[in-house]
Amino acid sequence: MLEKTYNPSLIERKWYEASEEAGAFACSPDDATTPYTIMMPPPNVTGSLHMGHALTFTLQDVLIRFYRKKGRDVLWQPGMDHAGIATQMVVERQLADENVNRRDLGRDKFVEKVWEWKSKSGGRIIHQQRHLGITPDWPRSRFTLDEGLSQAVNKVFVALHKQNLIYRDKRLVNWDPKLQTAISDLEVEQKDVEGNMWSLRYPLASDPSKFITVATTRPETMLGDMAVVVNPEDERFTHLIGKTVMLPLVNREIPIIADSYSDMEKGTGAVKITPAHDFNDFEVGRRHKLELMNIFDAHACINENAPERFRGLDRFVARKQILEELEALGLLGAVVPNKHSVPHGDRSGVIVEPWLMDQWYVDVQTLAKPAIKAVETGKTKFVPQHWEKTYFEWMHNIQPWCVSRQLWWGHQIPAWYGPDGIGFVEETREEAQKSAKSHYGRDVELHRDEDVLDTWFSSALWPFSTLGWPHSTSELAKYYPGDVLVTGFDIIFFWVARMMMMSMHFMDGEVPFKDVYIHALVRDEHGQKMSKSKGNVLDPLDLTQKYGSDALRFTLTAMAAQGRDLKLSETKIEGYRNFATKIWNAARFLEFHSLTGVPQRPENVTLLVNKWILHELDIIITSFGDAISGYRFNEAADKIYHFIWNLYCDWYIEFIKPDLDVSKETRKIAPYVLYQAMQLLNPIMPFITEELNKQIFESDNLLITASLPTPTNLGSGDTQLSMVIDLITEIRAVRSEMNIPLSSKPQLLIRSASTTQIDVIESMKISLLKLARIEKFSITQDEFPKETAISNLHGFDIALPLEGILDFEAEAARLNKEISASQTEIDKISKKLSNEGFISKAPSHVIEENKKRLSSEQGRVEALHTALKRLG
RNA sequence: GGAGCGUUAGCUCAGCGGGAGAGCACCACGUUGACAUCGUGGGGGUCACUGGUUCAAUCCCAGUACGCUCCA
Repeated sequence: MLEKTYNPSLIERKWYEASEEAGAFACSPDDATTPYTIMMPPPNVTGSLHMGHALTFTLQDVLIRFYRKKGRDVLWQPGMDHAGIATQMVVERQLADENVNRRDLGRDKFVEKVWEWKSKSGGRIIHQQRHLGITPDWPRSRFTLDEGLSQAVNKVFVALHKQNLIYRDKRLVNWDPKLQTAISDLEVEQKDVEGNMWSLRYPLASDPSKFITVATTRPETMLGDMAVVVNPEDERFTHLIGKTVMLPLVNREIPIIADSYSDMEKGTGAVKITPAHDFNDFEVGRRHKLELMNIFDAHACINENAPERFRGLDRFVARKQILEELEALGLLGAVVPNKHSVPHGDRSGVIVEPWLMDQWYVDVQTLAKPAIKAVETGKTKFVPQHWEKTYFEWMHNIQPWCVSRQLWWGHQIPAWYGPDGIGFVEETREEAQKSAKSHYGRDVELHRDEDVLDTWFSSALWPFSTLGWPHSTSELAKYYPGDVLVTGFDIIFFWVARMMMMSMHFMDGEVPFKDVYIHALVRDEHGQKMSKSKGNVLDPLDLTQKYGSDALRFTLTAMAAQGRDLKLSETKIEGYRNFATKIWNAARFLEFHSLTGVPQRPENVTLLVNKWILHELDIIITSFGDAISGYRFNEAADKIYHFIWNLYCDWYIEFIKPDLDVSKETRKIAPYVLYQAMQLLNPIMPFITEELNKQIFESDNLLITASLPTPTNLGSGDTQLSMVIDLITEIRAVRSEMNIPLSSKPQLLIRSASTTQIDVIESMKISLLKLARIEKFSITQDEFPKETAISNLHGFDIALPLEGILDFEAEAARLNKEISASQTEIDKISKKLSNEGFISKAPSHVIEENKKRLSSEQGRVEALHTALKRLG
């Protein structure tokens, strides 16, 4: 016996474990079944499950479960990302609590500590993923830093280096002075900051009483200024071009040069150029062959290239002191408050310093070309398609990718340097030794590059490295390329683009996935991004505990409409929890009527209701599948929701109640239809469906691996049952508006119905009487008696004689309301039909439809008018 | 500054060239052995604005306003 109310917490874990133990999550690389592959975006090892994860994993799981039931050999590749900076930060913070610095520990010890941390507290997210009920092939789980993936990383690095697609270069990098590492452009966040535009007066070397005034938002960088630039078109400064100024405080002579970089409208029209500390200035410096003078150390404190009194000062302290000194010298001009954007490290939150240094770069401009083409030609499709614009935009303007990080946690760069600094890039130290020997003609001491690679470098290889590459495995042969990548738009650059580039380069130009489904962001109910600091996070695990993971999964699926963010609130989840309860109760209904057991596929049906529901079932089977295949998750969810609640529960069950205990046919169809609906629903709500499969349908086979239903084609779309539904609804509406108490059972008169209509109504007689709460009905040709509520639908008249209880005023009001509604329709349609253009150009079926509607509305108005007159 | 997205019922959102929809909220009424986590009925919308295309526009196109996001 089913419990009176559905309690998800009692069953969810049980079914998850049962499915996993049955091996349902595992793929079969060696059999010939068509594969279906999704590479799960690996969450950070430091991560814990948030709503964004819940959404992305739910959608992927729905696809995986759907295609698994469709008979595909499914591989959902799980794993975790070593998250270089984030993880190192976590462990460093822990060490800091014990007053230990990682440098005290040394590299090897520290890395050992991180692995220890990982085995103890890393990967908490995996347990959380299980609570969601997702079904990747867990034993195949990979970690970006495991042995196989590390081998792939080395192989790729060395190969790209030999192809000149990875190189070492001295350029400005985004230096994070807190984390002490370079970061890529993508890890830099531009934030608007309230600052000042300071005007600094630089005296001319030839005549210190004259000045050129430059404007800057970063006065402290003046210590490294190498020139002043004015626009060649700017007549105010023409006479100064070619002269020099004496850089104040430093007393270094620097030139005034012309370059269109200087914006005549902005500031004073003259800008100071610090090529070693600003990306734009760097370019200007390169054009004019200016020297690069670095004035900061790794902590962004002033270094030895500046006058002694500034050395060691933090950049902001130095700023203050420089401004004071300039002011004292009378060299500080106007100070104008100025809002401007300042680069911040996305992990550390501190202002990033452009800093000149040697780093490793990937030539992504070259790698991007085939990756762009693949999307242009549709080998990989974005869904929704407009995201390809974002992809193209970035790929066309792509900058060299700085991949080295000054961290210890990650893939150490496979480069070794000889005594004279010459580098040897090889997969192993032994190989590097060999190369070095042939270069130097003798064995030399090599030291390895200290840096590690950007975490995204290894995740870029995910689509093939997880399948065993560089070895040629049966997995690689079978599951590459993947069918779809499901992810959020925020990592199109970080990850999608890079996977495209790397995969195509190493997999013979074959794309890593055919589709990229980009889903929206989960926000709170006010549309705010969920964040811990705002305190508006909804914890997916709390919600699964409270409402069941089926309910959460259904909610996320139903809200995943393409192209719009989803504002999640608890009441929504509650609503879908209620849906689960509704299903539960429908099942209890079957149970009460002893309709349990394995449902048999019907061979023929004769009763109208059964023809009707089987037809509706066929429709939903097809449209649900179409919706999922087209990534229209919300549509799939809506369809099955509507089918179960509105069609099956609200109408079908009510229709069959009267003769359920006698009709053999209905006793077969009723459970069959619910069973099929459970099959369809299973990918979205795996747990309640498994439970009912066992308890009600008494199956020993798990739904997770059972085949999706196929249409029976035994139903009929021509049952006119919807007419009966409309009739019942109309009677109920009249009753309700007339305030006819439920205890009162009037009789129903029907006039001018067609014989088919009468037949259908006759055959549904018992249900009709019961659901509309009427005593009996009769067909008549006569005028309706007085004191009768009257209506008209589907071309026939109906009447409820209400002698003694009819409220004339209410009835008149009701009739008038109906009449005016019909009249507006009539006006609209007549106008259309009297338009010559419409008659001559509209397709004939549209014209026919309008004519039909017009005549039916006219009939209705006529009938209602007559009824109104008779009221007197 | 450039780009993208959005604007439909009180709220959250579907839909999308030929009759304006759902869920929640709201109002009224509660009858049967599935279900009050429910049932029945009801109210509520110049589909942001202005033009254009079309026989026909909430839907397509252009512009405007407002909001959000990304890039500089």
